[in-house]
Amino acid sequence: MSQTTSTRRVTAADIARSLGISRATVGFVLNDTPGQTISAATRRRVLDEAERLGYRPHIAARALASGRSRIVLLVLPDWPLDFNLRRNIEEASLALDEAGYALITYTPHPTGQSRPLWEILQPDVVLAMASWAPGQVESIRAAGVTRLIPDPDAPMGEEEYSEDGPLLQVRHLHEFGHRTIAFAGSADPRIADLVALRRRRANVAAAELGLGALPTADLELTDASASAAVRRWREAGVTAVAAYNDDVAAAIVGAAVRLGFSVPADLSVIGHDDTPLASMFEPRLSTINVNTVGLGRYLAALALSAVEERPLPTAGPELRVALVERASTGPPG
Amino acid sequence: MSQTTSTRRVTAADIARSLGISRATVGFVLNDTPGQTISAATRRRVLDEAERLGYRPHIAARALASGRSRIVLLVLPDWPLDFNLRRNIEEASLALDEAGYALITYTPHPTGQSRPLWEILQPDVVLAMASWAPGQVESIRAAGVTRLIPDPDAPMGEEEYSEDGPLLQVRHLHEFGHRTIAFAGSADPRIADLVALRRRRANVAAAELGLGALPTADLELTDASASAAVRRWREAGVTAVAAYNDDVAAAIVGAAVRLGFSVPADLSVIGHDDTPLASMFEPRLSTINVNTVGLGRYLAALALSAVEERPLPTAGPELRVALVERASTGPPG
DNA sequence: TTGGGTGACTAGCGCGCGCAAGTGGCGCGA
DNA sequence: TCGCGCCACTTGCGCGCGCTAGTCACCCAA
Repeated sequence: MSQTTSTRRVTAADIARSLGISRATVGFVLNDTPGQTISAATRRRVLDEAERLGYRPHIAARALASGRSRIVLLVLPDWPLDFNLRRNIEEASLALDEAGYALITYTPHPTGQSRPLWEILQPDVVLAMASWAPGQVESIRAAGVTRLIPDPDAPMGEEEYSEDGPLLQVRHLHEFGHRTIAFAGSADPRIADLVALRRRRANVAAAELGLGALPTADLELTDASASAAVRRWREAGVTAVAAYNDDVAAAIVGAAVRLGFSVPADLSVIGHDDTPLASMFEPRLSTINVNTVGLGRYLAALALSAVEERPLPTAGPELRVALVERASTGPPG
Repeated sequence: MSQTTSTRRVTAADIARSLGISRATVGFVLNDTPGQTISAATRRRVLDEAERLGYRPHIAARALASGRSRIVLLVLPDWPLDFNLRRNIEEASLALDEAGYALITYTPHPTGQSRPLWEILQPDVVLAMASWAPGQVESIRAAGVTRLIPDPDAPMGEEEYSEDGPLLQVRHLHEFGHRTIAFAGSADPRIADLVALRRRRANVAAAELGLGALPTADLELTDASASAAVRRWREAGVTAVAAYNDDVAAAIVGAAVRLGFSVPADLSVIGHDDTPLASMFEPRLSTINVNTVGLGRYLAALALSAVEERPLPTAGPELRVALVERASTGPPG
């Protein structure tokens, strides 16, 4: 319990001095340096003394000497993280920690002028959840980071996580007998990429089912914007809407109800993400649940394989997507 | 990709060599070191050459040399961040960046065994949004961080951010004529503290208005849990509910509607946080908007005052709270 | 006895940078 | 003419650590 020093931190040199051995030996013990033979007795003494003095390696010094920061930066998208995802990030963090790496999450803001974290932390790896935003790859590489996941040079990295939600949405509505289905995106520029991707996937499903290109609108999350879209779609004979996410779906449902339409009889609406809140309101929103079980460990394994000699993780991410059928979708009429 | 040599980073020494001057001069220019006089011509040449070579300071080396990491760690609570808050964190990040500091946000997970980020990053300051969790202060100090905000040694830090939302909720319901008002908390253990605080504040308002202690329930976010609470409250003559947040409020509204009650005629419900989604569904949720304008800059100023010789920021956080009256509250009957 | 091999260490450099202390030249007042 | 102060730099140390290149004692085969 003796709080030896309140000013100077304990260094490896302190351990060496106190034990009367050289700094190198201490380093070898503490790092389990391969190719070095240290007697069991000395090893024990070093470990015990480190414990006794409360030694903590100075990561800045370590980073400087080794050239590796042992930091893994996870770039998060700008939208709210769902519950599962958060749990899985935690798992990734744990797995990496066991390997001596720290996981730091970061949400770049396009509006912010501040220097991105990859410039400051000089992480060994930068991970992204989905694909890279334009310009990001260049910025990260300019900061000296060579390991990016997913690999931006790999052909068609886009389908890394395959975004099958929109497929399920459209098929679900089609099974109910809907033939004129609209896709509702978000006008939020920050998520334009993902909106576009989901729209594309929805159109893939539409084509498979013999429907034409889906009518589309990018909504603001306001009643006015949603009302306008609903009115327009109804006039065009649309009976069902696949929404980019639950927020957009909620806007449409609310607007439809306030316009006097019945959901789902007049208009079926299906969301995406399975937000808790969306399951509570009346009508309870049909949606797509994204099961992220295992994603965390998978991410960690990916990062480690990039930075050490570990093999690539065998299984793909368990990013299974499932339909959650509730009350906001049904047959037309 | 075999550019082992070409990958070497540009250092201050490279600039010096290329310009035929000493490394110290380069450092003085790049850091605007006070007390050093550098001719305008040299300054320009250094700056230009740094730009030309694409020089980026190696923060690990800087941290090692200066003894300061120039990292500010913001400890975030475990609950989802609302939109405004996120924007303000971004603002704080910007303000700190201008002063040469990096803001890193971190959510410690009680379950996680991984080493907390303050041990790894050795930040100059650790900020918390609310109060410190038990054990956190010791852990942070053990990691060698001396500057904590809010100061854990200051008496009664609890009312740092004064939580006036519940007051507005109860007063609003009271004005409509409600006299038997319930408080709906959340059973989520991670937010037990904040739930308790808001309940306490709601009861303060109730007492002021001459109401007795509010009936209370801590809900799971499930229909069963919400239905049970609504049924119980209705039997007890409750006509209005102040909810911990919009999620809980949504659960109650949904359950009430499905039980055949009319909102707000049979049961008024008011949420807290002004979640976008809550304003979309029908009935549109009355709620409390937390205006965090200025919070970000305030946090940044706090951090800077702790770490440099700047004076403490003058104004308190502009954590103004406002009633958002929509369709889920009204007179009883 | 010699020589090579090996186990158990030590000496010390270099990572990139901040910064204290020093150095030389030049203008200026006495 | 000398001396002094000031400007515009340079020299060089040290931050804590990883790691290469030794050193040295000891053992065993020849």
